[in-house]
Amino acid sequence: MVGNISGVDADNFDWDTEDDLEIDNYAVSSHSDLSIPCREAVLGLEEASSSGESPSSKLIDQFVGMGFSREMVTKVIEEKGEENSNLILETLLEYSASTLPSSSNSKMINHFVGMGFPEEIVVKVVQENGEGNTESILETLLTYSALETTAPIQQNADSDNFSSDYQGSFLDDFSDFDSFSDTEEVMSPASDEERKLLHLTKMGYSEAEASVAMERCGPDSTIAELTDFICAAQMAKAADALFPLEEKKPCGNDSNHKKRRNWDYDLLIRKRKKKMKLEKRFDEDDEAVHLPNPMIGFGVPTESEQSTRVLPEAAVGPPYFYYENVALAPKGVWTTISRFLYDVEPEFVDSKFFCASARKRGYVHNLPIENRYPLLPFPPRTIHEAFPLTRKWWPSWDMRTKLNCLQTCISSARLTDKIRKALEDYDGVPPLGVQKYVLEQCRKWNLVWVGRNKVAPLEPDEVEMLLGFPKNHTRGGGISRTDRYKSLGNSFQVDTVAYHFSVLKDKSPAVSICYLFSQGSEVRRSWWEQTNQRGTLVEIPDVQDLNGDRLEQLIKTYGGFDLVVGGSPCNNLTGSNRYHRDGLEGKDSALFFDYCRILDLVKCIMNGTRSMTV
DNA sequence: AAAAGGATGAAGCCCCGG
DNA sequence: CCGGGGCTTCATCCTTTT
Repeated sequence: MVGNISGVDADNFDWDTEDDLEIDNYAVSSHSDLSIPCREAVLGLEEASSSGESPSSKLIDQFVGMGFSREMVTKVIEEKGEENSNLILETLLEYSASTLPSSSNSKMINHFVGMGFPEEIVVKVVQENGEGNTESILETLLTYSALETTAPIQQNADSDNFSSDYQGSFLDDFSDFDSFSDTEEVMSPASDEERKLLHLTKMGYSEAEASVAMERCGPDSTIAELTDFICAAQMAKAADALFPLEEKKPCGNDSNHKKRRNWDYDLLIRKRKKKMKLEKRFDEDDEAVHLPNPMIGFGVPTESEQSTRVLPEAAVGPPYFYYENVALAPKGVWTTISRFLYDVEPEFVDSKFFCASARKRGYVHNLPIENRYPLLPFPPRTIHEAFPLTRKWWPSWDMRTKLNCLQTCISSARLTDKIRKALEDYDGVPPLGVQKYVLEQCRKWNLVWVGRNKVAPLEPDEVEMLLGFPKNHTRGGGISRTDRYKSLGNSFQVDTVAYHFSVLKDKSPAVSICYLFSQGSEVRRSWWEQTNQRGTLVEIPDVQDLNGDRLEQLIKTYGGFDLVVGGSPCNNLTGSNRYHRDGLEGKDSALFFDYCRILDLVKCIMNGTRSMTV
């Protein structure tokens, strides 16, 4: 079925965790192991079901969705043909940059307004600098905005407001600190502050920047606030540096330091935009992210309604990005995630609309949402369809039709025994109290009926099937049963993600597929080899090493990343965690900020090399 | 040494009745 | 409006067994 490699030119990388986290993080990292084939499945199937409708209208919609005028898109497609969407995109970008004169002038202005600059200033600066020269416009705008506000102070004020919800929970979280790898000695830092400091430096900020930020933001500040602060400070500095009217080259090829600066520079613009949005929003209302009911996101195959959306301008690719995590995270988490990902509204989807088990997840992505289509054949949608043999033993008072979320652990044999004993005393229907107990346990542990009065947890291959993976998919690496459950519990639901990715089918012709893993374990490698994965495997032992230089090199080697997929560890967010449900600042889940960092870098580098348009 | 088992709530949502 | 009950949740720590 997966006969072709052609399809999407996509890259998937994983920033999950460092490599010394042993089992816990092994699980986390395998999450992305499993996400790989899911994408392949997408590719294979897309190929199969692509012939139905007129490609050009779909193609046109795609580009119109990206913000180009229908007229221009149609024209370019006529000129260049439909096959090479990269070429089309390039041409469109070229046109929109060069045909600025009259009509697209406003587009240009919108572009900068979207970055957070006041409209009147943008208009003025554009006039002064000439429309062709985006770079000098940007510089001038930055200079202006640096004059007009003192970012750090303002930032300080904000962070106080924004974070009041959080502060309590992180104060005494020194806990164990073994997650940060070998570069530092294994000793635990003495305080929470040191921990944050270390984290920030690991993210690539200098120690000086980090400690200043800590000082200014106070000891209770969160990583999110600190990075915001540093960005604001860097921005002010960058603008300062521009004062003596020094020209800055896009991606200077001299010193690393210079390059780095330049990326930060671009990044600052975005952060600033976020900040301004936040301010604007502040007096409107608290805008808590609410989960939709039913949880169908922007649509699922079974509900035929098509929704549309307009992405914030800063969110429009390239590259595409796709971030995933648990929907039921502590308060404020999704607000923060959204804020850090260009204010894109999360798409909350429960995979029970795709398969026989629930999986409530939030996805923040900038993929088009029009003309999605499901992976075929449809997987079983009910427990009975998925496990026909259980029907014989399924009692009438167990009304479940869907399983709950597949987790990383299963119940023990003793529990099923206990349940059997509880039921054996009654011939027909047990009393309500017993029913209630049994059902409670069945829901909690996702038990199914495998015999008279006998329930059992799902087998690993059954979980694989529910999640949309081929049978024995997790067997390749020769891992233990426990670890198979763990890996699967951390995985995507294939049909759900495939549905979202289906819009990429027509995007571009076959190119190399490059996988980046941030954790090079033996298991991963052997899994990779034994399951005949295609594409290039690039392993990066520590995600923190994936800095701008490394990324630039990779982008040069592989011709760019079209898609940045990931889901940071959820263990500090999920309700299952009894001990360290610390939110986004938790020691594992905070790697979310590395995703943002990497995405920012990819975006900056790619757009830098493609001449500042977008 | 490695794998499996057992015990361990709380947060946040929805819903309903008062 | 409000409070209580029902429901779900990509888990962790420690002990026991293999």
